[in-house]
Amino acid sequence: MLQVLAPLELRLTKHRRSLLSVLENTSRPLTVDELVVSADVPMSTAYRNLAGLVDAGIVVRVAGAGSADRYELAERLSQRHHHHLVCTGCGLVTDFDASSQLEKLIDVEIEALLATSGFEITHHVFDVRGLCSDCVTG
Amino acid sequence: MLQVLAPLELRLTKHRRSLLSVLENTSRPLTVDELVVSADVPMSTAYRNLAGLVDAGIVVRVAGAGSADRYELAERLSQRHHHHLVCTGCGLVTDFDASSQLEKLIDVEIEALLATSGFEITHHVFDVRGLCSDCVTG
DNA sequence: ATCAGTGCAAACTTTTTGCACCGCA
DNA sequence: TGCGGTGCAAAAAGTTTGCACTGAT
Repeated sequence: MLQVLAPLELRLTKHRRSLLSVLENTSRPLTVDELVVSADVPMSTAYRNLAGLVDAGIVVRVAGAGSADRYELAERLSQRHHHHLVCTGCGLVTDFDASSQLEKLIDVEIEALLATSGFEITHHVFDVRGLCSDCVTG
Repeated sequence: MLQVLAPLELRLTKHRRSLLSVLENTSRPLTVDELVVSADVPMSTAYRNLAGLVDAGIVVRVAGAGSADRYELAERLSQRHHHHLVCTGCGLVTDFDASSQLEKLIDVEIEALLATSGFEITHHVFDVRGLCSDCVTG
């Protein structure tokens, strides 16, 4: 992990190590609240570190279904392209994989957009929304 | 529009009319700030009306790329299924259409998820992210 | 006339920042 | 040892809510 941080002027501090460790060992995007508890890091430090890691492309900020945003490791580090199944009831986010056929078609679509939109496209988001089983029954 | 609101215990008030009118005449999701200015409605009223309209399925809340959430007419009212091209620099959101081939494949994918996830799926989000031309050059 | 809607201000939640001190490279 | 990181507390930013008043049905 140091080899990722060093070239970016980001020191490998205790807190940074802790945040990254928590993010590495989870299978879904976490809220700052969850991170603060799991990584045992003060709020302000968590926000500041996360902002730095996002700028560095190491962590991705996932816009929340509800109020609070969530964070997860960037795909180039987690080695795993995936998508999100978001519960619009409680904000729970779970990862899932799409078929390679769909991924290929999405790539084609993005190529077309690149040409027409004037945007410099960095990535795509394919999320599915609904109610998790708890929210359906509850 | 009244015929949409009446069955839902939502009165067609001046503000509601104004908000819906603004939403009908725009091609992208708007922030509450933008809505308050365009529709000339007080903040609290805007939030309360939007919450009601979202509950009623008339309006959709689009999780913000940055901080502020955005709102747009639900697709069953705008008559137009579409996707979002989001600028991660300034938060600008533009609508675009995907190929019908991609849409079909997405439907198949969602069918599969329905069966395996335990989620009650309501809709999908296929967003593309990047920097708009202003943010690239600026 | 009734009950949803309104508008202000105050409260809340989430995120950002100022400042003095600390510790990694 | 210098500069990035830290931690508290205060401030922004975005959203929600209490309450007394108004207006659509």
